[in-house]
Amino acid sequence: MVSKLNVRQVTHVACRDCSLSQLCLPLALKIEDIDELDRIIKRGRPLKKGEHLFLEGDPFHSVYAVRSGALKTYTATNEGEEQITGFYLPSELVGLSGLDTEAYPVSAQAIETTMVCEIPFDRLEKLSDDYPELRRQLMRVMCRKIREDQQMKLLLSKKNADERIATFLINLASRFRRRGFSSQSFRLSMSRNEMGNYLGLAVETVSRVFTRFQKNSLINANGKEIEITNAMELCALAGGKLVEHQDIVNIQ
Amino acid sequence: MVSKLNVRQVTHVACRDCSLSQLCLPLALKIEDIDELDRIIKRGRPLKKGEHLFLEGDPFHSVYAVRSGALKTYTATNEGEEQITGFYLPSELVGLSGLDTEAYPVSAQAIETTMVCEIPFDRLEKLSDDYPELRRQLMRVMCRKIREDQQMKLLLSKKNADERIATFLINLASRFRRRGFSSQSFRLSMSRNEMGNYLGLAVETVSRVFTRFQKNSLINANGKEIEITNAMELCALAGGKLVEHQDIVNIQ
DNA sequence: CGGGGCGTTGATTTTCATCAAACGTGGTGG
DNA sequence: CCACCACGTTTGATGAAAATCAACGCCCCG
Repeated sequence: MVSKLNVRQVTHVACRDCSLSQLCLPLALKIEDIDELDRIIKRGRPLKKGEHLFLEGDPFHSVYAVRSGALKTYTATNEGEEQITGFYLPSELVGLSGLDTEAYPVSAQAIETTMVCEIPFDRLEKLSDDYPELRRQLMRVMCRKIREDQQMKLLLSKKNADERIATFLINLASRFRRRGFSSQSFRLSMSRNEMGNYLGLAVETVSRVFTRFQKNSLINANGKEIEITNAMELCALAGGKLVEHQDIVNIQ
Repeated sequence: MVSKLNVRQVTHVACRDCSLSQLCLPLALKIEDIDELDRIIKRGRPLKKGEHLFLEGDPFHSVYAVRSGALKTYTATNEGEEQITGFYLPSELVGLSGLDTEAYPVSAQAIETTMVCEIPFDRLEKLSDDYPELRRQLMRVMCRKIREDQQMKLLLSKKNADERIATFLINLASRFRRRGFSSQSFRLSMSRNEMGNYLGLAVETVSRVFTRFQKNSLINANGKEIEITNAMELCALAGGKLVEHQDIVNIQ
């Protein structure tokens, strides 16, 4: 009920007043230019869990910034099962990879109640003609994505189950932290199944690793509620670095 | 010896006369604008097998287009082994993923004698300020990379050894075809070890799959020389589609 | 001729997927 | 409000695929 209220408020927040502006596209723009971006952004009703933002093959027209909630993107394997290609948290841009094609190469679906800002691409492209910094920001987002995928490929080809889950948790934690939430304890928006699908593991394996981590006091998991109790160790497993206190460094 | 001669010739070919211009960056430009691009491109001496183009962590300043030969890119895992992140054939662009950072996120190394065109990034950026089409071409290259990585992640998380190798071979074949070479028979520029590393398989597994494919008359492998004798079947294994005759469709 | 790297083949081990079953929980309808 | 159902999760038992370990052959090079 509280969230219902928030959702209503949020619908009308302008870019310049949005708490995510320092992480999102407006980052590239001067205060006075943000309004320009603001005018082209459409803010729709919230998506309920399970609703699609777009489907694989839909004509490409917009990219989307997540305002609140969470999305997943996925494609169909040739056997028809789904392969999750990413999870998207607030301030992250979805749909960019369709940018040079006629159609979205993945489907995007809300995994909890989710608000997005829609940015029609033709207008974004025009806008970016005038603002080199916006252009560079777009480039940056795509480059980051490429580097993330690189890390993901490494994970999938070299890491074992424990390391995959550790990496995933640390990565989530650091994304939460960047957004001003606790990196110590948070709520997973995806199911064990989705996690396994994304990480290339069977559900049962995911479950077992969680139990083992809990037994070894690395984490405290209660359903989707996660508390990281030994960030140091978890980072070591993930192959990342930990800097002072409990600050978790983004593994990418 | 013949190749030595070619290499010398090639060094001085202008973009407008380059046989790769229809696949490379000039694709985006009008004939008269190509010379503009041409002026900023540096053409160095050929790299010998094993030589590096740049190292992970080197300050980022240029992207490179492969003229001839082949490159691999790789990062170090935290255990210090290398993880190959890609192979690059003529007309393909290397180094773009470092574009939003100060340093290259991967090392790039020649896996056979290789010629590259160096494109200093600051000058490319200036040039792309004036040519929206060049900009879009850069975007396209990055988007394609993201989609390729997506396919690669799918391969790594869902496909078994046979399917991985089949996909790899079909993908190579189609890249050769696009460049005007035979997609039926070609020479692998990478070792079994590098292939396994890239595909997330042990060398021994790669070797065994090759033997099995040969036994089943899918391919004819003699060291690095590969002949695809049953493209249909191989494509089926890879999960791709085959269109008429022996034309192999890029799996991407 | 010798040596080293690369590739192949066989034997064994490990890890994780799969199969099967039970449990908890949240949502729905009676 | 409770009972029941469906779904997500957990746990155990078994099996399969690929990694690892080990040994050998083959070139290619010096």
